[in-house]
Amino acid sequence: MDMADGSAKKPSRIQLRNRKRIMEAALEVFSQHGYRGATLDQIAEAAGMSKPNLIYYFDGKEAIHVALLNALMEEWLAPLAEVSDDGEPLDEILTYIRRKMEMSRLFPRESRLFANEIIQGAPRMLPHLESDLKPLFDEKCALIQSWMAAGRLAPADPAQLILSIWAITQHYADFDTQVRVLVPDEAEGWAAANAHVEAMFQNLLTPGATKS
Amino acid sequence: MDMADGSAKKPSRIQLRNRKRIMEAALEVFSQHGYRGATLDQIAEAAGMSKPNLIYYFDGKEAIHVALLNALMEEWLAPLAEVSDDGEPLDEILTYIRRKMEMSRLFPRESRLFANEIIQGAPRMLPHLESDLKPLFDEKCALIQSWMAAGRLAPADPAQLILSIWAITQHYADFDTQVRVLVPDEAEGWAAANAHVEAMFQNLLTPGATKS
DNA sequence: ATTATCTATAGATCTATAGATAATGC
DNA sequence: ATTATCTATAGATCTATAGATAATGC
Repeated sequence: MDMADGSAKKPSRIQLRNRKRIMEAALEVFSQHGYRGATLDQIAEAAGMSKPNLIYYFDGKEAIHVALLNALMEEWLAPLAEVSDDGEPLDEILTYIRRKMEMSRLFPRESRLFANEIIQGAPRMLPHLESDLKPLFDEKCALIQSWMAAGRLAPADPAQLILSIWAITQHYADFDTQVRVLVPDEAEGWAAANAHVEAMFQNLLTPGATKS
Repeated sequence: MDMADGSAKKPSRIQLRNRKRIMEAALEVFSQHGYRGATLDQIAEAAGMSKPNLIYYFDGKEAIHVALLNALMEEWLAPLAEVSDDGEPLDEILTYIRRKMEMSRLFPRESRLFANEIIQGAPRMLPHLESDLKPLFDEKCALIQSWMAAGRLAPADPAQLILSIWAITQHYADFDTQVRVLVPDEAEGWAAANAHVEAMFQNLLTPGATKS
């Protein structure tokens, strides 16, 4: 079936639609149960098709999971990629933080998909962390470092700064179950969370005399 | 075998030792693979005993997991329970933060065990969150609130403060795989992490004029 | 006598495939 | 003719139990 040059045939519209349907179902199931806890039965049910049909479109369970991680990685990192030298440093960072909070609120499944994968040692994603995430991370660390060196941000460790932004913002998605037990009112919770997180980093990064 | 009053027989020394051995093995395996990803085979191998022998000591896989969560819950929350009105508020909080960082460094398996459980919706721990964690959380929120009202800490949302402490400190254990990719030098990484986390919260909570 | 441990295996669950049938596109 | 879908099931994996044997404690 493959062409002589090794490229596969162009997928049909049905191919694309069904692959999409499977990925959406897989996101739902994998993000909730983790790779091992998810079954093809659950994914098939969520996608509204038979189990063998999943495997008609993907090579197997692992292939679905890998495809999902790959497809979501880029859009997951988009907000960080957009942090640039164009704007005011503090604005750039705070905009990034607001986006990350929004993503936790609107796309908790994506957050948990990655969280499950990484907590268990990133068995299917480690190469991507090295090849995709690391360069982006280093690039933004350098940018932030240059801002700090220029006195446009209060000094801090850029790497630790980014890690702490991820930690806090993604916590609201990943540990949602716990957050809801402790802060029951959802709407109020998000407003308080947004305000707290913004204030914390604004406080840390605003140039000027330290308190006390 | 049970006594008339319903209490079980006192467990023998071997009972205690083997239950301990199984729990240690289970911590290793469950924390790495999650509940569903862990198998009795792996736990048996890690404990150095046969599979049926596990089930001689526990009612089954789920019973081991539940026992583990219950046994670790209390010591996991101990540092928060020790935050008290005895000391200087900022010291109390910073001491708590240092302990949490230390626990992430020394006991990452415990952190990941709970993280796996909560990310997947706390199916076996939700009652505990309501009955054990919530009251403690509310109590400490009230204490922190009183400190802020007295002007001994800068004002903030106490609930969000605790959540953000958990988020950041536990991130270093739960997402260790990712952190190591991005900040390869381990010793340096921990030193930088400790310094950053302390500075961030000290900055946020020190009473006095805000920056800028 | 009771407690602890093992081998063998039943029974359930899960991934993946075989093979037949239906739908779609030249 | 090719693509898409289904039922049935093979084969692997996993939890749990049966039943026999060894070790321990009165």
